[in-house]
Amino acid sequence: MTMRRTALKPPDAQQASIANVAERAGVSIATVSRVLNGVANKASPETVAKVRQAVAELDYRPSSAGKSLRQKQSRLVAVLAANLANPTMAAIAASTEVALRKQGLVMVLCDTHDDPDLQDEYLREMRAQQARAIVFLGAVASPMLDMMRGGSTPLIFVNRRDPGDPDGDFVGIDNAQAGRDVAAHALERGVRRPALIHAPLASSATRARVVAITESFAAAGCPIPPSLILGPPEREHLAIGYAAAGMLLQNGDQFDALICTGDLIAFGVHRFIEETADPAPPPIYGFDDNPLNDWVAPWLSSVLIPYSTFGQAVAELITGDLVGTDRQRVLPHRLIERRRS
Amino acid sequence: MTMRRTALKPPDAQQASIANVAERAGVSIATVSRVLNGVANKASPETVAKVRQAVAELDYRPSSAGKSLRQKQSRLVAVLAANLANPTMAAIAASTEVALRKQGLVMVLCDTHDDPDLQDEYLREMRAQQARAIVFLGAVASPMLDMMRGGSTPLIFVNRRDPGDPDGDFVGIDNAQAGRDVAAHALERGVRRPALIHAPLASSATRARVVAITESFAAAGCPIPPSLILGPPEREHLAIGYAAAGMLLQNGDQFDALICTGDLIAFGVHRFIEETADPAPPPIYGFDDNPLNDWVAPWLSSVLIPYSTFGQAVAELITGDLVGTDRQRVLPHRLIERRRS
DNA sequence: AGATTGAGGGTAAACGTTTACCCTTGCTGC
DNA sequence: GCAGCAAGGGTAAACGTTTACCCTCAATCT
Repeated sequence: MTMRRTALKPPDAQQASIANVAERAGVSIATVSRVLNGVANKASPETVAKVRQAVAELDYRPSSAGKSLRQKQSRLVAVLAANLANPTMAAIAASTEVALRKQGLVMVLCDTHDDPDLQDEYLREMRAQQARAIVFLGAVASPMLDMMRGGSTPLIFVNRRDPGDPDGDFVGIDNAQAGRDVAAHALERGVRRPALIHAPLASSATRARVVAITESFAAAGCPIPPSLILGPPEREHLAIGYAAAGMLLQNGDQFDALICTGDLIAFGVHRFIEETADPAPPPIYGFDDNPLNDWVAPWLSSVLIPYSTFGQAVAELITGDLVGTDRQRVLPHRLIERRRS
Repeated sequence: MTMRRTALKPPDAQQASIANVAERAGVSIATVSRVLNGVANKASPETVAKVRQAVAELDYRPSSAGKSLRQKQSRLVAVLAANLANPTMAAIAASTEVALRKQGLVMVLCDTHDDPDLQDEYLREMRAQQARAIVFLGAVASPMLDMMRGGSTPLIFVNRRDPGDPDGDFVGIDNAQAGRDVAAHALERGVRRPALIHAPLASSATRARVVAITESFAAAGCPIPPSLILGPPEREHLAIGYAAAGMLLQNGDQFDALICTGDLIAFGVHRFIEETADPAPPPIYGFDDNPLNDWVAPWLSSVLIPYSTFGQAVAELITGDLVGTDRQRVLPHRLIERRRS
């Protein structure tokens, strides 16, 4: 017969509850709760001290489940990213995480793959979790999104605006201005016939960039011919660029610059050009300014978007540290010029 | 005086609770719960149908808070990443997220910045959240980690092993074998005097790679001289590579290959070399095989690590779909050779 | 025919919080 | 001399689940 030994060290000291704290401090549960939540005029200094002491001794931290159940709200903030493999999204998520935890909030990160059904699934789940707020990194139109708009859960749209309400809470740059900046920069340097390669126009950011660029060149007297505006249907930005460069070089149309609506597209373009050993590649423009650019793409001029500050803006929108009118946080961008090939 | 208009459409249809479902289906709360949890022999087919109907009509989903409170366990899985800005970590996180949600689990992602205090703060928070499991993407030794080891919450270590217990649950590659593979590949191609540039040796993965590489070359009769083994103290991999290349070229030591313990290090190295316009850069080796390599680093041979399958392995470890002995999931790697400069 | 069993389903306790409400005590103002 | 008030603190309900326990009824066994 086997003897069951008790473990030498209790493996799993049961997490202390508020009741344990109350008992140890010799006060009621209610008092502990009030002390911890800083309710004024409800505890003498000595009581406060006793409670804090007990909390420290037991390493107590309030149970999220209990709190959420009672308050009908959790400390979770959902971040729904269209594509986590995109380093840009990852960068925003990282900065958001830091800003949120400074506010005592916890980020849960989901990848919607730009799929409305999956986005809805996550929205349902987050409603069940009573998420404090939902942050979209590239929202897509979906039924649940329509339902939740106007509800009590704040919805915050980053980069790409709410497809159903252009005035919703927004964090991002002025994409039209960024497009004009790129066009102006190119025009100043003598570019007159650029090719424009863009991602699917479903995104408001991409649309704004494309429109601003085409309008700028048209206004300067050199409208971009339609044959030089390409938006291959590939799913990945890299593949879009590679395919577009192929089409461009194949039909032999002349161009004196390459403007891409994203850095990854530019990477794909550059790869194709390099493989065909073009002696003098034209200037290439991108958007996002991937942090790796300085290291691996010194040939790419790109619009630097301050993604590392996006998180702070998102957190401010959530915690409401700002007045009601300022729900559109348009952050500054800057064109970084690179020339070496 | 202002008239307060009631909103035209009820803005926030209160989330349905199990009680609403029970009422609508004409059964007790207990029955609803049992139907939803698939308890056998506890409901007739008609009852099940009524309940499911009510659930569908109300778009009901169980409250996470209620569930967690009762079961003393949530559906949250914490992923503690050492550095989210690293694309490798982001890739693992992305694949983990997908695998977890297939199991109905929710990923919360945190960035510890390799800081023991911050890691402990997160561990405390996740204990309060009653997380189902905790996944470390680059763990660092810390007091709370010591406390939780042996507790009931599974701890899973990815890439870098548990600093306090090399036999803990692990997902990753055989770094020693990968190091030997790189060395063998280089030796076969005539490399006899490589430089070795590595990240801080705090990580078990880095250590294993460095040891395997040096031993392989020693065994082949050409030990790497200490002056060619560099580990600059910079914090960022890119900066490590750049600094090391500077030191290497400055003191003029000869070498016929560059082996870096990570792709980002290789990016930094390559940048420095390109800036000094070396006519014929030596072969460069890295680890990770960043997905961007094909596009922006066609000069880099790298050990492809199947990060996209890590998530699946992690999820299996958590849900216990495998037998007890198999808690060390060593996944296959492959050296990708690239030559074009 | 009485005992046993299994299916089907209801009751209520418990999980850890927060907070409305109540009670006591000592002080202020008249 | 007492109404009123503020400070300090306790009691208990409520939040949404799951599950141990109990009850009833019909079928099967002996």
